[in-house]
Amino acid sequence: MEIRLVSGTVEMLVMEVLSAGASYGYQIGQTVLERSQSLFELKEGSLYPALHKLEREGVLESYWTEHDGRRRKYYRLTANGLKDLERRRAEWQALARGVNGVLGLSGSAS
Amino acid sequence: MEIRLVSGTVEMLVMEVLSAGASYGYQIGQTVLERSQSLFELKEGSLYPALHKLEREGVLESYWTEHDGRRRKYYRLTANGLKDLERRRAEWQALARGVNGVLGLSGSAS
DNA sequence: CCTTATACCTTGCGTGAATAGGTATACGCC
DNA sequence: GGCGTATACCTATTCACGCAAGGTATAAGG
Repeated sequence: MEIRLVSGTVEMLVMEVLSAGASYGYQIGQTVLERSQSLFELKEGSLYPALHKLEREGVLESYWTEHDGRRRKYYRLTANGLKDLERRRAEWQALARGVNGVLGLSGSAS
Repeated sequence: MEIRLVSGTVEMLVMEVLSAGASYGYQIGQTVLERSQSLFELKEGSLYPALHKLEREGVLESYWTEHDGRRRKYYRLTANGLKDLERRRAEWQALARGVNGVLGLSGSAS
């Protein structure tokens, strides 16, 4: 089952991964794949635009490093970003609760 | 918190409501509001286009009635629609599980 | 030199949610 | 009879977003 992500989740997932510590694009994608137990994948076409947007909005900040001759662009959450993440988590949970309420799923399945 | 629905959920919610029995547009909206405990609202601008699309696709069929001098367009799921609903529920649950996995929420919160 | 993996990236497209506004009818109140 | 609210159906347009497709760059192994 190749699940397409839904609007608004890409940014939240990125921010969530970064709340555990700075990371770089490629690795963020890997982390999301792992933590979702391969249920979905953060595609590059969504990932990099999201990183750039969040940086523009002051939610993330970045810096370049070099590792084994390759460039790596690390990102980390700003203080604003942490707050924003809390808001998005709450919003996701409320949405999920509402959707599950309509579907007749509660507390358990999901 | 005025929650915006995410892509793909409108149709699923509509189909879910209809899986319990035929209903008409306005009432479907009310049912979603109730069952989501007012966490969100199915806006008409999303609801009616979704009903029409699902009908075009053979997922729903409709018929008109009149009640107290007003027209009511009832919809019901087709056999195909029931199958499609099962697929969408599974997809939603997998998405939610994956997202919650990344967020570090499991079985409980959501 | 080729292939694969790791790394970053961008444009254009398709899709979907919802705003804003529309028509129509019933009912209660003034 | 007119006004306001609720019930009922509806649509054009806008905006936002996910991602396919394709790009550049470097390392490692065969």
